[in-house]
Amino acid sequence: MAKLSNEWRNKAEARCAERGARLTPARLAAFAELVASDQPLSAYDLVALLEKREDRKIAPLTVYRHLDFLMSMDLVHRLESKNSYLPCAMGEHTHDSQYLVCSDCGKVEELGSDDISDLLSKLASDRDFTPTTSIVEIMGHCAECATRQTG
Amino acid sequence: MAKLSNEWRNKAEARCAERGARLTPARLAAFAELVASDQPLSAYDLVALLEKREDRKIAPLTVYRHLDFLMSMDLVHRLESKNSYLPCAMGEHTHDSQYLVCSDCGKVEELGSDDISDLLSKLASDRDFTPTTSIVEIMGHCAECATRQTG
DNA sequence: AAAAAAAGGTTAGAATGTAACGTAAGCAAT
DNA sequence: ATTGCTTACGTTACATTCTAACCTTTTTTT
Repeated sequence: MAKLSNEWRNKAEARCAERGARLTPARLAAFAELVASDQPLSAYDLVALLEKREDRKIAPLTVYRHLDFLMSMDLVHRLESKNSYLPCAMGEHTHDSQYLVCSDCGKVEELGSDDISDLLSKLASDRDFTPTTSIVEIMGHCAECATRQTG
Repeated sequence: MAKLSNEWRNKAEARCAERGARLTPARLAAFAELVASDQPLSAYDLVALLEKREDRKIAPLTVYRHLDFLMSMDLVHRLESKNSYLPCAMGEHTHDSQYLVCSDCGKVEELGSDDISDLLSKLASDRDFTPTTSIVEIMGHCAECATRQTG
């Protein structure tokens, strides 16, 4: 399995324990791979990494199920604009999926802004809408890439 | 071509004219089909509708190009969470893609909130991030579906 | 009319995601 | 421990979504 710090492992185990869900070795391995990557991974990226790591064939569906599980635990978010997946970088409490996505280098930064969440909740309830989940993705240029271009 | 009110037609023509882009019959037909639908359409839904309407085969790529064009004109938005497309319901000025999406009936409502846009811009610039576009999608239950379930 | 640019058509294939069904592993209550 | 239930995993095949490469047609510009 990919190297996984105790911090990440504890977070995953605690989250699953408190929800009475089973963090199986296969699920943990998928999570570890996502944590080890410095970029969001597509489902098929993850298949390839796991196959290489475990030296055996793994069906995409298997990985999709692990991803679905990890997302249901709010341990992993799906980046809709890139069809890819990444571990949730925020602390203990769960939260909405909110990201800055650099169109140049692909780097992703999580926001975790309660201001956004609160505003979205308010706007939804203004329209008699009961929100369950939400996604916020801001595309653009990160500081490094913007600097590199303008000189 | 699907029925298209003068209001929608004028909006499309004006937007393209002010940007020096060509609103060809095929592009307008795709737009009309999206406007005529009461639901977001997948690209292949749109292919099927256009094929039926025009009684000929249309390649998916053709439709994707029309969609890309219409999105570049900010006449159509892509609903990332559903891999589907819908006409922008807002007025003259362009704006970010912000939607309430009912998980039960699939109905979609556009927000067009400047408060959200302003907040996202602020949070981005706080992190030295230069935004170009953004998407906000709130999943949940619309008033009708929530009422139906709770009685 | 000739050249350049934009749009559209055709074929094929890549990337992403799911259905259907069976097997194996963990858990509960005798 | 054994039976029965639920959950997780595996396998095959397929469905959906999107794009590359290349060429033809149409439109615009000169």
